[in-house]
Amino acid sequence: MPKKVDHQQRRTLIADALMRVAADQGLEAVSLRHVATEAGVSAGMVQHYFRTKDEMMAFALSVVRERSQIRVTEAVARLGEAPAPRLLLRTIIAALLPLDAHTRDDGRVALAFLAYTAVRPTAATGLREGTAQLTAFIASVLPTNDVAAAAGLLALMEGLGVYLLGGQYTAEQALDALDAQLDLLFGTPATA
Amino acid sequence: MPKKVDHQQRRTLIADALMRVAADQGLEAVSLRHVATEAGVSAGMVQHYFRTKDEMMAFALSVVRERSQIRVTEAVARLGEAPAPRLLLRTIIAALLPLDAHTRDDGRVALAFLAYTAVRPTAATGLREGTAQLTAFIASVLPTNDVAAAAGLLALMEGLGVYLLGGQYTAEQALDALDAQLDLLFGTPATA
DNA sequence: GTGGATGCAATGCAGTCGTATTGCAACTGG
DNA sequence: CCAGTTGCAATACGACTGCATTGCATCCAC
Repeated sequence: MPKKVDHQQRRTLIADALMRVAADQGLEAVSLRHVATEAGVSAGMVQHYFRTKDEMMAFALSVVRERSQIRVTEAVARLGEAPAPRLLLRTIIAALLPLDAHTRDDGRVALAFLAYTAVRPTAATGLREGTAQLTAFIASVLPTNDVAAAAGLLALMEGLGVYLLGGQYTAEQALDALDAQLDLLFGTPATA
Repeated sequence: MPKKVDHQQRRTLIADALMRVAADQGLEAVSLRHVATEAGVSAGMVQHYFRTKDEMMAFALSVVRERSQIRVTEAVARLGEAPAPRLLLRTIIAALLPLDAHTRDDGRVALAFLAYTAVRPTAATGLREGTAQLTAFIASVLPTNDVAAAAGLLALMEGLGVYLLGGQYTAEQALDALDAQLDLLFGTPATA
């Protein structure tokens, strides 16, 4: 088994470049050569690690999902043990929203992939799972345990994300809307 | 002034073809020739009515916005005069959601344009206006007149749309979430 | 009629795309 | 030390892209 290179590392290196390109030029600007240039490697190497473009896209998509997963986990961990449900939800959702310039890039990529998968249903199964899990978790934390309310909160988050990216809402407006929603769900005007 | 052809009609004919292509193959599949074939016209004609591809895209985007505007207006008109606020909101939002196969196509195009404009901020000003107007209107109808709550409801709608398109929510789930939200906003469990 | 504007089709061009192929350097197990 | 696997670069290919150009009907104003 000759040559020792970390395949996973190379692949994420390329995926990172892909995300950078997608973040400021859109997914349709993602091409093998473009990504390769952005990554500072040869186009041949990209081909070496991803036999097809779709394979590369799928991997990048999985990285996006993984990253947001990690963001949530870290944000929750920062809360310490047994946080109040309302604060917990607010933290999770705020962690997933594209509120600053850095997370906006990730958000743009995620949005691009959303449109991408809307046309390629097979590639969306992962996203579906993630949403379902999150819905169930949110429902378990809500005082009412209401699944429909949980689905609504999640949808509100997604919509806030979209509007933040589109420039329709400012970060402040989005957080206000989120807090107003939590007020509704928890009944308490501003306990958190 | 020779030759009398309805420019506007030709342009919408082409825009319709564009939307059909975008709806089932994604925006990145939209090319001059592709759209021309779908429209059953020559590529040269497309060029004749849109000097550049971006111009064509911008026009199609305006058509999308116009269509949804019309859908809302019609749905509201069907309610008769002075409808109950809750029913009014439900009707408007339901009219904007991609609930059936037909409106799903429009929704896919809209989503694609969302990602498209996220990278071309200048093309998004129209969308911003529309959102702002809708927010103000919703706030004026809500019992609390709360702008943040209105923004939240709008975001919830957008998120429901996204999840409907992604297959994460069924039409029933989306409507349940919407009704649950209206329950929260209007205090009444199921008066509508 | 006829000059001129217009509607539209056809073709050409330079560039980019994804991918298959080829070649070579580097390294490692025996 | 060397066969063989692997990492990677380079190139070629056909398809496609947006756009510019050209040419030719068609129609209106005069």
